[in-house]
Amino acid sequence: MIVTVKIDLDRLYYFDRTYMKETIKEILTRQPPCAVAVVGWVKTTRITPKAVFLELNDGSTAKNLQVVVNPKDFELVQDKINLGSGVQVEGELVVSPAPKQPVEIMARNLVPIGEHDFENYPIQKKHMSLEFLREIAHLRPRTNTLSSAFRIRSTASYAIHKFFQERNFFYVHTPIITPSDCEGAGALFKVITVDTEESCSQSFFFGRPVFLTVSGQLEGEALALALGRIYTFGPTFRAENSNTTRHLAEFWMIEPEMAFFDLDETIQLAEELLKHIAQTVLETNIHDLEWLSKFNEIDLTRQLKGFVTSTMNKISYEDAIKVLLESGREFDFKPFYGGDLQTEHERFLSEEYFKGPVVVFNYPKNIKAFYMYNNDDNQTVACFDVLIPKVGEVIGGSQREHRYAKLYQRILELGLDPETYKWYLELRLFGSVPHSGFGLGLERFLLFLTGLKNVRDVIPFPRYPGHAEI
RNA sequence: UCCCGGAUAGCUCAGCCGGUAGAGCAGGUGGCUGUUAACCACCGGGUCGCAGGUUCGAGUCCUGCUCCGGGAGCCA
Repeated sequence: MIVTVKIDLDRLYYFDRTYMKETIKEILTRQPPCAVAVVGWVKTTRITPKAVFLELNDGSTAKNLQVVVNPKDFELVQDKINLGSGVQVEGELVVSPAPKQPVEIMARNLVPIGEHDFENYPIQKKHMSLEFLREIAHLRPRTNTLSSAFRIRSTASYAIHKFFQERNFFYVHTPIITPSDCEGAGALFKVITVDTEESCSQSFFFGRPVFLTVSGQLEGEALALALGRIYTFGPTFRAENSNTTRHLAEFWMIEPEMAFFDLDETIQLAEELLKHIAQTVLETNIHDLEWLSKFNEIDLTRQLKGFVTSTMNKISYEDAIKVLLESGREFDFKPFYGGDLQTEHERFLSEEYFKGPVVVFNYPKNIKAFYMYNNDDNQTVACFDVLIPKVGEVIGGSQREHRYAKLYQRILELGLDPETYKWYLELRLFGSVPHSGFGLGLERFLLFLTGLKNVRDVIPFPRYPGHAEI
């Protein structure tokens, strides 16, 4: 039964605040029949002689809401309503007679809201390449794939905070502008004032050269040695000229740091964190996972359920090298003890040998950072990486060297200036205790959660070499 | 930065051995008994990335450039 649409063309921009309180996600949980009002954007239209079908989406969920309109009434607003336009609908939420959607709205009133030049609207009803969508970063969140990715990003971010807060970690804010280069953890962006321009060797503002942070770890250690358990969650900057699906010049990193934690406890924490995030996304974003699974031709629900219900594989660096050498595989770079794991080695371990995420721990000290805890063998340091199939390293962490003499010696061995690390060394003079932490690359883990293949598609406005348009 | 691949309609793509450009979607018009990326018919739509070269003739072959993508390195 289709009722008449009342169109008030003089009040095209019209809404009542009460309508804004109910999203499509919420409406889809209502018991039909009932009267509802909804605002959203038209995702697709289907016009038949007896009924016009509009699918509406307001961003609250991956699911669209079908609206059924009387064709005669639709004619009155046809030139204002098309793919992408904003509308407001009042009507009756009813059980849908068709199987593809449980409920639909029989429109009693349909009003276009705002302007929309649909003839030039670049978003299509059909498949668009992710490469094309990157060129329209301001419009691509309107697509199913990108909006799903961003909803999952939100869920994951919240899950991370919840995980730590429930375990009595404190969220701390480490500086974005820092004089520390964190021991060559990537090329730095230098921060200067506009006045000094680039010809000046250093900014006079701080009296020393300063950079955008490449890690909050060192500052995080200072806080962990006071507050016990802390985590950071913020943007991180690397000026590497990296052009890959896994690198961004500006990305988001989560860095927990825990006093009185050894390496094993830290690995345990990392595993629980990743599983908590995956579990929360499973519970919160089922429709997004369904869409992304279809789009990427993988079963994300199965992948994530499998991940949260199994124990992560763990292997020492030494054993990992043995596995690689005994695999019979011809690698472009032959693995050897003392060498860093190449991408092809990491992929073999996670994708073929373990067929899942794997923790590799205790790397040789000469390929790792100066601050890592020197193991008793004096060859390896107490560190770990979490490797994930198709993505690579999502976590890198370690127990920190808390013994003053050992740390000081290591700084000298590597030719670093102890004066630069004076405050960091001082943490080892006063109340120094074993402590550990790790860094989780948010965008990389989002690749695992969304099934997408490029970190540029899980952050709204990606920064990478040659690209900072918006 | 290095290696490989690509650039054809608004979008996704086809275009064979060099002979003067094509489909689907999107847009317009009309049709269709409730559709599901609806369907059917018709219409409009192109500096074949840019600049040279070879050739009677280049989207197609060659050179350079620009941009994009994938892989590698570095890393999270």
